[in-house]
Amino acid sequence: MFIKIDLQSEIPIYTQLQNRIIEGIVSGDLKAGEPLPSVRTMASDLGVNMHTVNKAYNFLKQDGFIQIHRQKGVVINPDGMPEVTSEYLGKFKQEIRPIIAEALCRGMKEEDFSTFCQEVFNNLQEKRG
Amino acid sequence: MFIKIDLQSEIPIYTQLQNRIIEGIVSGDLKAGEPLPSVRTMASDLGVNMHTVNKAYNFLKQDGFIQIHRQKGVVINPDGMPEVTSEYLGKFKQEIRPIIAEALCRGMKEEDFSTFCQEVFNNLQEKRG
DNA sequence: TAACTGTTATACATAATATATAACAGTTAT
DNA sequence: ATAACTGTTATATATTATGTATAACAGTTA
Repeated sequence: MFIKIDLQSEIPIYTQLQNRIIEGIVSGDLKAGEPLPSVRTMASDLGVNMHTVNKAYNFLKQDGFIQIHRQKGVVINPDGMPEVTSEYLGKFKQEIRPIIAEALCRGMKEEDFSTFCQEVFNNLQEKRG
Repeated sequence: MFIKIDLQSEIPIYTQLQNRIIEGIVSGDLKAGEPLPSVRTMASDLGVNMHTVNKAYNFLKQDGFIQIHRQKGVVINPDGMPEVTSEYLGKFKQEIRPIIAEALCRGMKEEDFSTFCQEVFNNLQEKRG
């Protein structure tokens, strides 16, 4: 686990941790069924409190990215990732709407938008084989 | 001004207001040089506190979307909108990265992503002539 | 038995968000 | 001049979100 958190960021630690784990799954660093460090170990590694990690884990569990077994531990969901549901799509559009609005406002063309997104796509999948 | 705020949303009111104004500029509802309601009037219209509006206005001023003249009032920046600076591009990628990461994780293809974004693009620009 | 799991509970500190009230220094209209 | 309006600043308060600290519980696992 090479997860790094920015303690000075305005983004909550538990949100950063959620994002890093999802990015780990996308990059292939974290594979289906692979165990994650316990809440106490992860907290110790990151230098944060146990409950902060627990909060991130529970959000990821709620969305289906990981499974938590009471006395076993935490694993990347071995049954596969959650899908593009209509509920998720609603959240997706709500989140991306203000980003696109500001981009348009600043004169970014849809073509440039696609190019910048493609850079992010490639960067996230960089480590895949 | 037909700005609506969701007081039950987890998104801060001042953030929602910023987004609605930027969307208004994109849609053409708000044109360059056009005045915005005073902080007190806007607050009264939305049913929120004056300082909440003032906070939103000042963020928009800081980014160059509006101008605030001490005893005149608030107007959409008549000199044009801020551009796609490298600083903004950094913020853009930081914001869109976790959104794309989750989309990839859920198996959304880059083609589908573009399609969904295009829907948002069209929706935002709907009212343009 | 000891060490480890996630979970739950309580308590505390700090920051962010939002409101409430008041005053100030400049317009602008009457 | 007076009144009504601007954005701005200051102070105070309440609520929520975030993060930490400590402890205990029930169930594995070595």
